Parts: sequence; structure tokens; C-alpha cells
Amino acid sequence: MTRAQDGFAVEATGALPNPSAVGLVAVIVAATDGEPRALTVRVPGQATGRETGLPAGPLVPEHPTLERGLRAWVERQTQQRLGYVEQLYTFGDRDRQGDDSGGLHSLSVAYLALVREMRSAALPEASWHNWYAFLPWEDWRAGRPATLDDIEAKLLAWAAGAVDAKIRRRREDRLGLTFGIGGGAWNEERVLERYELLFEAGLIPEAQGQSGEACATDIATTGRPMTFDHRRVLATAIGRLRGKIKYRPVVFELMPPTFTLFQLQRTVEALSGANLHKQNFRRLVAQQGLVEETDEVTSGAAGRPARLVRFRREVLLERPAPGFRLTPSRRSS
Amino acid sequence: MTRAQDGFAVEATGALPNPSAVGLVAVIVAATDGEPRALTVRVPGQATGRETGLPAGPLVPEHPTLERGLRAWVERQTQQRLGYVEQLYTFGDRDRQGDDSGGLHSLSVAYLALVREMRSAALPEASWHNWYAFLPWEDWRAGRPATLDDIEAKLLAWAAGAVDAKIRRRREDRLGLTFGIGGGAWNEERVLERYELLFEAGLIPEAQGQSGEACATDIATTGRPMTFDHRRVLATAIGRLRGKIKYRPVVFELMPPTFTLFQLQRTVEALSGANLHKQNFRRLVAQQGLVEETDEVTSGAAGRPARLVRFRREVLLERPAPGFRLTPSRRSS
DNA sequence: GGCACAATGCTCAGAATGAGCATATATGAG
DNA sequence: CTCATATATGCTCATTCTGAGCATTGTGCC
Repeated sequence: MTRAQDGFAVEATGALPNPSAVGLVAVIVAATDGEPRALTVRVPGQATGRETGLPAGPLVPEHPTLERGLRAWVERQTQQRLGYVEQLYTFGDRDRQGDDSGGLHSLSVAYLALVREMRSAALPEASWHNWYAFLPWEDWRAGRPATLDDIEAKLLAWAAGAVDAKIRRRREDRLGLTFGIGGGAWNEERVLERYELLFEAGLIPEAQGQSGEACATDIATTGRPMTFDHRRVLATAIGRLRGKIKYRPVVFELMPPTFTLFQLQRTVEALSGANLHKQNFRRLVAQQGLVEETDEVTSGAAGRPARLVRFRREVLLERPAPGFRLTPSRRSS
Repeated sequence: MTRAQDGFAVEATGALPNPSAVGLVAVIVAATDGEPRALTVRVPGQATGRETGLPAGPLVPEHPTLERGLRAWVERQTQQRLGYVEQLYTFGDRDRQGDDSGGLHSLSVAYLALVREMRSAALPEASWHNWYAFLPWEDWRAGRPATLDDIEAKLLAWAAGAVDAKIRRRREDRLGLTFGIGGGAWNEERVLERYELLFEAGLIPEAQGQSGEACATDIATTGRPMTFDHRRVLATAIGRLRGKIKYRPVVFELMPPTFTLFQLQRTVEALSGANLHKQNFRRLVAQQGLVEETDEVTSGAAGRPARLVRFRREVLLERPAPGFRLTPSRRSS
């Protein structure tokens, strides 16, 4: 162990002291009926109102890669085939993870998985939840969320309560950047930054025992809490996914084999939390060659029947980076 | 530990069995004289030609977050102030990390750090290397890298040698996607995918002992090897950085306090490995308001003196996502 | 002065974007 | 049957963005 503590050492990447407890957390996402859903489980022994968490488990060392371990684990537990899987982030904050695992430093490696809608086989302990139940300020599809009035007021109070002018200025800047308070624009990708800001401002019940202060908000305003730091993980996932759909055709992992363009649009809107201009959305999808027509059309629903399309897998080989640009329509927001 | 192995359990994220060995690896990047450089260290006891590695070390549990731990560790060792720091990826492949750490599953959490050029204080064990020494096919600034002829031939042979037609087809698709072989475009962000493809094709010496086959290439073709899987980490970093500079003003972390637009362009080109159209680059920087003029100009060098500019920090608060679009100029490629 | 070399200003055609109008074809109420 | 309603789909148009290139302006150097 030469210079392991001291020099700018390179030990074998694996041969290190201080073993740590490592876990996996999964954000498993589906989109059903135009709503974005995450798979949650009930965690016994948590404080009231905080029993809902993300599927999490130990690192299983049998598998050659972390991702394959995760796949096997999830697929075995849920009979749910995972499509797209992506590593999200490794969380290792001392004071945000719940407990401390008997002196071991604890890490959790978070993954994002996209699955096709699964109606059958409800899991015994797991259930799907609209992810905006946990982060209600993120859903702008029906216009500016009402909860933001309350949140803004409390955040402004928090900024005003800073100990000195410099910190106050910094806080105000952050309010502008994340929540668009004070003339800034709402950037739908900054999900994590918004959550973290609320956390710091003491508006998130999960922060209890952190700063010690009582939480100044109710669930209606700041959404349903989750176990440990799982809401943070969820926020990370949403932010990442909102970014990704702009330049990679990942939404199709959430769609059934055939679908209409409007269903596709609804799904993109569900993920991004904003409404899109319909005609331009179709033009985009057409231009990029993302889908090909089938010879079927929908029937039964109101309105003119729509043509069913399917994802053109070939685009994965063609364009440099196919995806959607998300320009919110002015109309409905 | 109810259901820890069995159910779809959520234990405390930290309270998990199977402790693992966790390390940190850092890709520390600077840009000096228009060349992209990474900080490397010499690792004793490695096979000849593979003594060069990235700075790596144990996870230090004293710090509240991983990132702060990394900062403290690097800044202490190098007297080098880190500007931008970002978590890259957590590598946990069983068979790619070097050794196995006595039965512990080993992970390494990789970080990317950007630093301002540092000429003074050469570190005792560390040195800066042009990162294209390790990945020579990634540098298109002087036109298509010569090494690609050799690489293409070998990759095509690898694809042709597939056991059945289906696998061959898949391999050919990947050649097109990553290296643009067969009519595809070169996407400068796919650094990792290209490296991994070469690895799988047996063209990377680090793969030795992996598939067992001798390596079919020399350093001139496939670049300088590194310790363990560090070249993979470097490739991850380059790909990520190339993506990031397009939508975030991170290049400025690599620039001195004042600089000319051309120096900025050279830096962006160094990172992205492609040349840009000069006038359009200036237009872009001007439009985005990324810099503000100083009243100084350069002197001494050949050519008309250039105005020195500095980064406008305010943009961090203004635009939704300032950065560069990288459209390679046709002229010089 | 004349040359090499950058910096800087400006133009222009084509593509991409944001917005909206118009029309087609369903369902369901009355 | 007809109308209201809801969606699907085609098309236009002004604006902005992009990629490319021409022209001019300063400097150091021989």
C-alpha cells in the first residue's frame, strides 16, 4: 500500500482500504395514458408519510457489470423486461442517505430504466405512481402549477432571511436560475437543482433532522416525500431523461409497438412537463424519420382516426443524434 | 435484513451486505497552447508500456460528499485549484479493473476536473500529456488521422471474422455508428464507444489476458496504453466534455483570465478534435454574450493584434444553456 | 514598400423554427 | 340528419439560424 494515503498514488483501482457499503437504486419509468410513472415500493419502518421509496437493493457481486446486475435483479423481481438502462449518478453524501451502515461509508449507484407500459401482473409490494405526485411543481402541462405561488413566496422569504447581503444575492440568483423567479426562464431540465434548492430552503420534509428546523410546508405544496434521499434520485432521473429525449430517441422505449403520433407527443409532454405545438411536433418526427407508417388506423375514440406508426429502428444507425427538440407551445402555457 | 436478498427490498440505502472496495479516479484536464492535456501519474509495478495511469486513490470517508473529498485530495496533492468538477461514471466491471481486491467487489467512481493551465510547480510524480497520445484517432484537427486507415482495415477484418451473419451485420453496424465506416458520419462525442469497440476487437493491449489473444496492433496505431481501465475512463471524460461544451460554458474553466477569441477557438478545437469556421465561431460567441472586451490587445505575435476578452460570468445567470455548437468547417478537414 | 499572417466586418443562400390557418373525418347529442 | 366537438393532417409564412465565403484592416518582418 505504498503511498495510498499520502502520495498522489495509484493503487490498483480495486485494491483500496476502507471498504464501503454499496447499493443500487433504480428509477423505473413507464408512461401510461400519457402520464409519467415511476415504480415505487413500500418501505416498512419509516416515519409516517415517508414509507414510499424507490426499488433498491444490495450490489450483487455475481454479475460482470453493474448494469447487468441491475437488469437481472429487476427483471427477476418484477417480471418486467427493461428496455433502456442508463447509469444516473453515484450518491455518496454522508448525511443524506439515511443511516450510516455501521461505520462503512455508504454509496448508492442509481440507474434509470425505461419500460413499456405494463398493466398486468401488479407486483405485490410495488406500485406505479405519477412522478409529479412527488415533484408537483414540475408539471406545466396544464399551465403554471398552482403550487408555485406558495413555493415562490416561501423561497423569497428564505432568500430574504439570509445572514448577509452577499448570501442573499447568491440565493436570489439561484431562485432566478432554477425557478425563474425574477424574470428568468423556466428550464425544464433543472429538476434536481430545483429540488435541492427546496431542500436547502427547508421546504422538504426529508431535510428534517438535517438542519433540525421544522418543515414549513405541506404535501400539497411540495409533494409527497419519499424514503431516504430517493426523491433526489427521482429528480436526477427526471432531469436526465428530459435532457436525453432531446437528442436521443429514447421515448420509444416507453411506447407500445405501434402508436399514434399524438400518443407519442403526449408521452414526450408527460416526460418534459410541457405542452408542444402539435403540427410542429409532427413535422419534426417526420423530418427525422423517427417513425414509419403501418397500414392500421385507430378507431373508436372521438375525432378523426389516426394512423398507427412504429419506431424506425434504422434511425439508430443513421442520424448522428436523433431526438426531439422541445419548444413549448405558447398557446397552452 | 428482511428481504434483502429476496424480495424487491428496500433496505436502508446504506445498510447492505457485501462491503466493496471503492476508489476515486480523476481525469484532470488542462489546455495549454491549444493542446488538450490530462494529468497522469507513473504507476510502478505495471507491465512495460503500461505504467502511465490517471491519478487515483482511495475513497476518503472524512468528507461529506464525494466531490468535496476529491477536491480536497487533488488540491492537497497538486496545489492545483480545481475549477469545474463533475462526476463522470462509476465503473464496476468485474473483469476490467485490474485486480479483484481480495474478494471485495471493486468500484471506481470517476470524476472529470477542469483546471487552468499550470506551468509552474511540476509535480514530482505527475506529468501532463496530450490526451490524443492515448487516443490518436480522435484528433481530426489536421485532417483525418492517418492511424484510421490501419484501424479501419483491422476493424473490417474483425467484422468479417464474425462467426455468423447476424453477428457480422451487428459488427458492421457498429463500425458505421462509431467510426463512420461505410458511409456514416464521424460523431466526435462517441469517444467511449469507439474505444470500447477497439477493445472488443482486440486492438487494445489493455484487453490482454481478457480474451487471451495477442494484440494485433502497435502503439503508433492505437495509441499509448494506460494502467488498468484508465484509458476507458479517459475516453469517457473526453466524450462527456465534448458534449458538454456544446451547451454549457465550461471551456472558460480552462482559459486564463483574459484571452483572445482565437485562443478560445483553439481550445474548443483541441477538446472537440475538429476545426471550426473562424468567423462563425466569433459570431456565435458574440451572439451568446459569452465574453466581454477588455481594453487590452495582444502584441508581439505575427498578424494583426487581437483584442483580449474575458468570460462574462453573468451568462451563467442569463441564458438557459450557453455553450458552443460545433460545426466542423469543411475547409480544413 | 511588400509580404505573410491574423483579426475583423459583412453578405448571402438555404435550412430550421415558431406560429397559425384551413380542411378532413370521426363520435355523440338532440 | 345535423350540429357540436374532437382530433388528424396539410400547408403557409415570416423570422431566425447556419454554413460558407469575400473583403478589408492592422502588425511584424525582410
